[in-house]
Amino acid sequence: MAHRQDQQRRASIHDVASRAGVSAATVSKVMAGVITVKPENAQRVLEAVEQLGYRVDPLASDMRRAKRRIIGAIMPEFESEFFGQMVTQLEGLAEQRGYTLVAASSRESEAREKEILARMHDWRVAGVVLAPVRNEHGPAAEFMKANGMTGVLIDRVLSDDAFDTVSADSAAASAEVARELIAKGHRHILVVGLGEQAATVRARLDGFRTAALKLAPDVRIDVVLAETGVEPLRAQLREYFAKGERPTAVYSLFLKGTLVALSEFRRRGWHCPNDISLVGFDDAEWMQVTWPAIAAVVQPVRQIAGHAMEALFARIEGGEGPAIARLEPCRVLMRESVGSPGVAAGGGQSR
Amino acid sequence: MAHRQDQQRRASIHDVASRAGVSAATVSKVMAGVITVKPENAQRVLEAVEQLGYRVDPLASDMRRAKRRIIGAIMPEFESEFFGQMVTQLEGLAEQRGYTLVAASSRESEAREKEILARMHDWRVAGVVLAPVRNEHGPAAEFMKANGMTGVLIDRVLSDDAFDTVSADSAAASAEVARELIAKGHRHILVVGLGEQAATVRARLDGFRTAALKLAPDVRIDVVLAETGVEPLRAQLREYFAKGERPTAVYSLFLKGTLVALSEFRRRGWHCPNDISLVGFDDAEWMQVTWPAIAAVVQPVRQIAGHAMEALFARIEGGEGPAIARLEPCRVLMRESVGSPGVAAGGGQSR
DNA sequence: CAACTTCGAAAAATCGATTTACTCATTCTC
DNA sequence: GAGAATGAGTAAATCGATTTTTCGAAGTTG
Repeated sequence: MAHRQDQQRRASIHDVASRAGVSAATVSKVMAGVITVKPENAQRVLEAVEQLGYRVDPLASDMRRAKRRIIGAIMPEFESEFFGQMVTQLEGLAEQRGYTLVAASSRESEAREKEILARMHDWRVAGVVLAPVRNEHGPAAEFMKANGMTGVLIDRVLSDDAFDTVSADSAAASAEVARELIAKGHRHILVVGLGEQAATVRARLDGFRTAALKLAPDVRIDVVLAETGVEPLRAQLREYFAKGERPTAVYSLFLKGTLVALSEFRRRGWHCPNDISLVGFDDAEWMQVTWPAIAAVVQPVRQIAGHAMEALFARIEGGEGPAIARLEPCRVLMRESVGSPGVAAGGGQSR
Repeated sequence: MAHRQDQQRRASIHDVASRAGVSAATVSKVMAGVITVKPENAQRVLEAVEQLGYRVDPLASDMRRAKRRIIGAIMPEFESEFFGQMVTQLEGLAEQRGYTLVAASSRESEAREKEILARMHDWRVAGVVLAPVRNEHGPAAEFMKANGMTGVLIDRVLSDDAFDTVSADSAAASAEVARELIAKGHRHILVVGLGEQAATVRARLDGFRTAALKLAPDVRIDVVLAETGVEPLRAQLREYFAKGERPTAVYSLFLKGTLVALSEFRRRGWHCPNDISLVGFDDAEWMQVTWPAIAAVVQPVRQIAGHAMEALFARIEGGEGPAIARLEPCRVLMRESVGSPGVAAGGGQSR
């Protein structure tokens, strides 16, 4: 600590100005790339900047404008690959445009969602990318509307009349899953989901059911939809199986549901795909390395993030017009966890 | 849009002041909870605040102080459960103290890490929680030191003389893994890792080797350590197995390695634990629902985050003294992927 | 009762930029 | 060559708070 250079205050625009022998306004112009500065002066400013290691303070810089170069992102959680990738993408896109991304997790609570939003409003963020806990009609969207915030809703939404929305095309993907399962001969399928996420769960369920019934009117589709959380879903699923129900395939409408289904299969000693088939909405890295690999619907994270940011910046820059609802196509990866019923690929079906 | 209330500017401290018939300074005091305000005036301020929906602008508020109420967090990635949970924890802890967390992903690049850090320095953050890509001796830590930033290093670090560090006790956990494997009878074990993460990889490897050799001097420990990335590791591992090597157990020093090992097992048709045993550093939710469940070392995310923030705020508040290196104990969950060599545990993967 | 505190609040400075308004020179136009 | 337009630059206002300084009134003290 001999140098005590720790305590040094950083150079401000005035330090640069006096060192270059010009006014602060001129320095500001040079930093902003305005051309009406004498080359000679610009040169001296640049030199002073170099020597002092000057960098514009983004906070002070944002102080004077109404819309600040900050974007808020609110996700239900950070622990899953989907939202992790989403935040990574959003951060990169914000950065490209010179914005700082402030991400926060609502931890699956609508109350917290609104609190975070209020805090972001306090920061006077230029815009918000909100992945609502439930759907586009929650208190958070309400708050945004009431306070004239600009934002985009993603993921668990379908469409909204006040905000642009971007989400995966759940219905189309589910229809494809239905086609695949029906083609493999499944005629008794269980769909598991969580009612809380109403918007997309509905779309996924309806997309699946419509397609399945069209292809095979005799198909039996059971639905186990928990309202409140993952553990109740587990309980309901356990009860369902305990009644002796034996569907040949399970379609889970969200990632946690896939995990719950897998662990219930384990409990009962069922193996995929011999004893039962499984497809889940949402892919994860591990799903292709386990044995069997788990079939899944892959959401186009990059596209969702990209279009969300595009829409958001269009609005930030004053774009008018009615809200646009975008649906991005998914890929369905049919892996080993799906087989044909009855065809025990190697003698499963025991007990 | 009839109301056009969108365009309204938010109430500032001066609006509140004039409405309450006091000066801005008085309003500031009331908001800060200073007691030297006549109750009557305080009351009127509070009423004005209520009526105008006034909230302090954190940006303007931070403007005047040297250290701003912003904490930066830099993680190598957001896609894994570990870092996802870490960010969630850090965010909550920062929020508790009235700070805003700005998280950014270095995307496993030291160059990007430094850039992000520079940007955070521009923001004049009060402190940084840095999970370095490689170890505590990278350019990022160097930058922090050179610029007198206050911060804490976590995860892929052991100790540093300039910054407090908090990480999992890799060596102890690895020693426990060694004990478990030796006890099960394994005498030929492969350890896979990534050299890039030098700090912790060394600790994990040494901890494992020392404990294993102490318990069973005849044990053979092979090491496949890729230097540059996951794909080279996969190639090296493939080559290793192609040579005809047949260890009875694999210990992966990091999550991606566990995934690579699993997928290589798949390729060769090996099942855990009958054909080979597997333990990985880093747990994930899916590991307990697959069949077999994968044994793993669980890192104490909450403790790491908690102590990191504690240390950071201690420094922010002026705490002096030598840097402290903290090691948090891990839990080792021995699950079905680990068995005894030779003993083909019944029940499982018959065919 | 003059001198000294104390209390509460207002006025003014400050943080670090950006932006507006204004001042001189030039250069262009008719 | 008078008047307008342009160029280059500066001083000052501004953003929305916090903090320091100043000030008046009330209360104490000797």
